[in-house]
Amino acid sequence: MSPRSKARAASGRELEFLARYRPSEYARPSVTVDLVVLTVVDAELRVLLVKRREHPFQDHWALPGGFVHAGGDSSGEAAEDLDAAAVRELEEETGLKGSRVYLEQLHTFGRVDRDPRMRVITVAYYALVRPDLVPLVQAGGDAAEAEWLLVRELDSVALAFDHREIVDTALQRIRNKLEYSDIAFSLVPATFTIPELRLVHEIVTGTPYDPGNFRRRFNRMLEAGLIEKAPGKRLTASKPATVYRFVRRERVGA
Amino acid sequence: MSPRSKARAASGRELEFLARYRPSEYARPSVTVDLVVLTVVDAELRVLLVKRREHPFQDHWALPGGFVHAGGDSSGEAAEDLDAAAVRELEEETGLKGSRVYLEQLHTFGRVDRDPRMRVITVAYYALVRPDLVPLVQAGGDAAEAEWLLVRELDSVALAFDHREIVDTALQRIRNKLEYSDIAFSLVPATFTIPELRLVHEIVTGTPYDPGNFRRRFNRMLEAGLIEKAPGKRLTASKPATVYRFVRRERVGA
DNA sequence: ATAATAGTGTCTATTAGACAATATCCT
DNA sequence: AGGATATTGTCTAATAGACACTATTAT
Repeated sequence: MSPRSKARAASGRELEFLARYRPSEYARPSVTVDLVVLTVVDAELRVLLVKRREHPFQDHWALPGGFVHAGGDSSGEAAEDLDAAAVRELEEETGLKGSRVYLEQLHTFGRVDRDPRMRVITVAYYALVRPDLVPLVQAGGDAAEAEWLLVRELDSVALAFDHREIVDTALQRIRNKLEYSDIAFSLVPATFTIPELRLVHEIVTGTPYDPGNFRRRFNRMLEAGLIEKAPGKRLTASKPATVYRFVRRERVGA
Repeated sequence: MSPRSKARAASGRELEFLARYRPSEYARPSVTVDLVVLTVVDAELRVLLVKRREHPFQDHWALPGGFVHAGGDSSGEAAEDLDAAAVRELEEETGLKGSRVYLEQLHTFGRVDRDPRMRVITVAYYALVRPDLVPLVQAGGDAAEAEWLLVRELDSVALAFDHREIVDTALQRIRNKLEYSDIAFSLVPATFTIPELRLVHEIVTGTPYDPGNFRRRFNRMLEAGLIEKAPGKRLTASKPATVYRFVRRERVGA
């Protein structure tokens, strides 16, 4: 990532210009952030959805999300960056601290008729939540009914707006990224075994992995120092696997 | 890509609701699209920039771009999708038909202070232009001065807003994507030789490629049917290379 | 002892990379 | 003929995948 360029100090003539400036005559669309919050619990890939109470799409499942605070309006909310808006919505709708999940901008969706009320452009993010944090999710929840639906069964559910398309885009992204990045560690508890990690891969991609070969791939990360052994054992019906711990965690932005 | 879900027909009660609906009290940010238009000419990676005539950042180089038409305003412009806005801006600022270049959404930038006038969120796209189309670029140009600057020399140029960050993000993306996709064919004329294609890779990534090994990689695509031999030869001081042609071209969206 | 799963080893095929050797074309 | 570059070939190392084998734990 390149460092963000700092805001410039305005010069004399420029300040003069800015004082006279009036916003354009173009109508401005509303801008929202929507979140595809994913987790793997009980060997199932799940996505967090909220039931809409109002039209349009009343009683449909929808992605959690909300307006980006643009600042300078009657709501009294300060302006916020997109990433900040995503983190705020995540915390408001799930109670999860942004620092505890993997959060990344996904894609921006702006089809003209995606919202029948008005022009809404949404910046979609996806979040990966470790299963051990899932029980905390109720807490901060909005009044709205929220539920982890099985991604596998999404075909039989009508999602609001273009949210199905957004979910599909997120799935593509994580399935792809699973193979060359370390996002899998964001879908597993703080400590984990290799078979557990393998299971996450299998569930997300929907294909089985050879245990031996998977282990070898994993070992290369171990040697690279991304992972270290951790104390503890699993309760199991047979030989328990070694427990590991990922060294770094968390992230925001792209 | 998943097919876009069609707009739903609204039901009776929903229509009633929509009729009563009033947009939210939140201030709406302006939304723009900005384009990172790249090409390779004379063995140099270049980006198309326009010189700003007005404050802020007067006389600075900036990415071509403009407002997304949201519809329903006094400008009389119809609402348009994001991709459509990108294509329109491309055509307005360069004269290039969207169907003739590779165009893909890059990332959305929304730092609060990225524009000192007001809150502006920009959806950035990048475009790859074949060198044989570059001479056509003047044509549709705006009044603004436009120029292909060398990416290599961008450090000595102060770009407007956060446009440097956007360019850097685009460069990262294409350097990465060059290795596993076929975007290189969008930076080369309709017919090309393997050494020409190799040169594009070398210029974009900044590293030399072994001719023999590169050829082998290329041959796999040939066998996959992505490429076919084409008639014609190059004028050269030594043995001329075989000329090929890419089978498909163009694209819009992500 | 046995079942079950963790963990190791082996073999093959594919691919990237370094580098040498040959072929073909221009002047 | 000579120079230059295209094109082919060879060798090595790294990696993925299929699959057999051994080790360790719970019951």
